[in-house]
Amino acid sequence: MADASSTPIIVWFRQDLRLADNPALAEAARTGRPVLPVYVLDDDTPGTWRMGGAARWWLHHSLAALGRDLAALGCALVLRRGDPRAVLPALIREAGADTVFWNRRYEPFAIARDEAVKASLKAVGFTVRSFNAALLHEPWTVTTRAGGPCRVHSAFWRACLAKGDPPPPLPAPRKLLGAALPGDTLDAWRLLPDAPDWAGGLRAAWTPGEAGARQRLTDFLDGALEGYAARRDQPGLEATSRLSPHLRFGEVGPRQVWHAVLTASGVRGGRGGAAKFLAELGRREFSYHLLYHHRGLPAVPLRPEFADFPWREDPEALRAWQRGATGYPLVDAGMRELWSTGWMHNRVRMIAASFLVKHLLIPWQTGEAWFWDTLVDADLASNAANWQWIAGCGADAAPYFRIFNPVLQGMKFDPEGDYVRRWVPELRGLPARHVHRPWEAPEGELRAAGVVLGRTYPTPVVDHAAARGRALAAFARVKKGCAADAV
DNA sequence: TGAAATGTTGGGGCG
DNA sequence: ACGCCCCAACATTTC
Repeated sequence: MADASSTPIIVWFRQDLRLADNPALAEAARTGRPVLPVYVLDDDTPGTWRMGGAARWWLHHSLAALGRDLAALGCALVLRRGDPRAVLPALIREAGADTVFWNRRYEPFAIARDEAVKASLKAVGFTVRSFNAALLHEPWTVTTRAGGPCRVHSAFWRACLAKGDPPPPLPAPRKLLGAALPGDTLDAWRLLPDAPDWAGGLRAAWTPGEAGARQRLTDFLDGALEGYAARRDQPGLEATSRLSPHLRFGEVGPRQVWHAVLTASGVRGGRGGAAKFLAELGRREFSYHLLYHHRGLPAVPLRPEFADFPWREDPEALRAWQRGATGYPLVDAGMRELWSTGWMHNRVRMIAASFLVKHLLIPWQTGEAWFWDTLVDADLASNAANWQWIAGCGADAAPYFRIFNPVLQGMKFDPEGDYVRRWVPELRGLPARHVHRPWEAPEGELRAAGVVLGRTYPTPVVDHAAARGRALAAFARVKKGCAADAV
């Protein structure tokens, strides 16, 4: 065997596309041995959640940024394609390596795959180590008093807070010893859309990569953090962090965010906006906790009584929802923001999701699939947990009778209609009091605004009161079935 | 991280 | 001046 000090270490990048606070990379750098960073794209292995279109766009740019950042340290990122169970052993042989480091993932399919990789490599004498880069507290470290997994967000987050601060973030390595190996080019992966190129809105809205993430975090801490608690629910303002896609790809880690927020807010545990914002990190953590403990989360209702819920099939209504043409301005604004930028304000996500599931009675998994394909922050855990929550079949789900009224929500959280006007320009001329319910606007107001309902903007696909009644009846059946089971 | 229906109260118009 | 009624405004309950 060659001199151990010159044997390269493979660092397998996955959802941790950053140099700072990257424990696997930091540990590899610490050894002083050559580092071979690699990213493996696996689109075809059954059971793997193939990234959606918007996420692929992000991945392209994030990998490009990571490649540049690594190159600046003297290290070339190697791109390979295929099932990691085959790709990694091959890489090890080619590189003459004997060690692989990575940061852990928590999706059931990824855990199974990583365990298989680890077992096969260890069986032939290689060293494999994994680290935590993605979570404040890994799912198995947080339990109820009885020692089981948590089912309620508030109890989960209390337990997390009781554990104290996560460790401070690690600095980025200052230099790396490179080890070269041939690989694919990023362009060959064709992650970017062409024919048509629908990514214009994404390019305008985002800067993928670690530097972009750092900038976004700094801007948020200097600006919106202070008023976060009071303003975050208003989609017409830039009052949220918009860090979700950066967190999704690991361009910034939750430990970095945590400590940066504490420093910026100057108070331990954070006051006002800070505590509220950190609690949102807590929702992300809880989603991973749920996915880890319930492997069926992305597809199967956590509450078994939902197995025979009377969902409807309604391709026409689904299309209207997807395209932002339901006739409910707030829902349509959200769906168009999603289509255009790959992101939607969280308050509007709840309202749009509730509309699909409760007003239209279309299965939550259908909405989950659409979000998976269109969100740049599409995350298996958060997406699944939040859809189950809104559908009422999740762990500590919203009760079935909680049905958002898109008009009231609009008047409450978008009182001037700024958000609706931005994304539904055909309603721009309507005054605030009717912009969330154009079908109730007087004739003259519509004419002055150039709105012809059914022509320039759709009439509502369903009547709110009728849809609400239908949903309550459908969900009451589930409740009855549950009671019958209990007897 | 709701909304709607129902109940209660208190001020003011009015006989 | 008194009591009755109406109906906001707010509180509570129900879905």
